[in-house]
Amino acid sequence: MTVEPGAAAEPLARGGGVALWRQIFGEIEREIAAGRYSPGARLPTEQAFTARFGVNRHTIRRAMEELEAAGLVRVEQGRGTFVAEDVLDYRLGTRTRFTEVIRRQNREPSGRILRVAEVPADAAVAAALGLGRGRPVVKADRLGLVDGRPVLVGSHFFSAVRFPRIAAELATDPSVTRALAAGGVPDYRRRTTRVTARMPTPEEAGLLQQSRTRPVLATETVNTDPQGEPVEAGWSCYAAGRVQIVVET
Amino acid sequence: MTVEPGAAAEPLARGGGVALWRQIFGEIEREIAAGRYSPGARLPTEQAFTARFGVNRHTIRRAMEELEAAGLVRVEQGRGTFVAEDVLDYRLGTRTRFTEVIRRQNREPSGRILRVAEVPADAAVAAALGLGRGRPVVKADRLGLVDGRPVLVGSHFFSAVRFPRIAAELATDPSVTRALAAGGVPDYRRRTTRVTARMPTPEEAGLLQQSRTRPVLATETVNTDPQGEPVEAGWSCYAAGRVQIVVET
DNA sequence: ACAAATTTGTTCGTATGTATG
DNA sequence: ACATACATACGAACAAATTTG
Repeated sequence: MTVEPGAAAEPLARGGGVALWRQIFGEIEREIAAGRYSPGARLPTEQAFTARFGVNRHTIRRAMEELEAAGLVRVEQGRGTFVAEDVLDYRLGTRTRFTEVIRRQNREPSGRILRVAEVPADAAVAAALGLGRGRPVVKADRLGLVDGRPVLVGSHFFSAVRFPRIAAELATDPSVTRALAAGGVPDYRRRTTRVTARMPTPEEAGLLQQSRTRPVLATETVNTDPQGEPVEAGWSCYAAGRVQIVVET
Repeated sequence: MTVEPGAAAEPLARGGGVALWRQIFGEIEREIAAGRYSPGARLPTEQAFTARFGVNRHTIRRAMEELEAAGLVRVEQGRGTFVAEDVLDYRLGTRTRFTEVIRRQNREPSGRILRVAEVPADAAVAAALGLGRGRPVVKADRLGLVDGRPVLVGSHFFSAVRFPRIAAELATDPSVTRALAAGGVPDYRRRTTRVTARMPTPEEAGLLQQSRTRPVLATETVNTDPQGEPVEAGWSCYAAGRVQIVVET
């Protein structure tokens, strides 16, 4: 497909002292600010912009480069260019609760329990909770959402002996905080958080609604009661493009 | 290719009360402990083990499954099975220095400066250092190694005005701590650390000696002098399989 | 498992206008 | 007037990643 010079192209001030790519940069910047393209949405292709503005692809790419440097868009080879989403800061502290962390950013948290089951503790769970291997624990798989979009999925483990009714609690209310309160632990503290990166399982990618080729932030956490006794251990993963873990020291 | 039952296979106690996969598990576990396969090395294929022990591939897989659950090996679909490397805990605190963090784990840290250059600050660097955009900053690309293996690669930024000689310092000594000390900042504190996950660039993968299909932990850090003034901002990435960021709260 | 189509990334080359000395 | 450097702009071809059939 060829485009006649200037045919149906938007008016750009050629030779007016302002470089073409700067004008295009400003135009797209304004459109994003105006909400014409919403966060996470795919922008038109470079090809399409080339036709729209009647310029060479290099010129479009120069503008895109600057838009990316300014943090307004994210360019992915083979996929397209996307309007940057505001990344959520997941701030870690001694009182780290999903709901509170999200609310503090003026976003709306929600959760959904996917599955609750009583299982024997494997080596890792046993070590984290300070139990013997094979002791009964309650495993709760949970999806965490922010403004309706999934951002984290993971499994929480609790001693089935200390919290005999927690499976039933969680089945009716996805809040870990309230489930622990009902089990006699009105307050708890985050003891450790270990963070690493890995590729998601197909199931995780599906639940997080993200590509299987994009990595996730994987965490291992331990929460204790005020006496320092572990009450919950969790293995979660976060959609890396939508969340950033922040540590202030 | 088929293998005669028992042909040239190692002696396993069949019908002796110990499941075959447990014997194989133990055998491989001992070999790893004995150092026959070094950390990070690829194990023989399941096919090869099948021939060696004269059992069905399912039996080998059962043993591998358990070895993975025990954290001794890491199975990667399509690539093979690898001896797990001891993951390094990168513990974050107010005084977080690469050298000290590593030494505390009884490992040997070292570093190498890849490139030092004076460049104008882009939006992100300017914001992190509290400078105007376009102000001159010194960018130092550095590789961090533990026991001779690369674990992190990243760029450090310093105000070229406040630290006029830091480029020369870093060119002769890769220690950021000593370079800042020479610039009149004998002590500094970690203010924030932001962590996310992404795929490495080809260059990063090469420097970290890891596959381009495995993700990295990407961090953005800001260090300040005792007065709270930012003195260094850095963007680093860690080989996710070899490092784990640990936050104790 | 493979092939085709789509989209961004890279690298050539060419030409023009502007600022500088 | 001339040489040089630099940013801008265009064109073509190919590489690499992703998606789809």
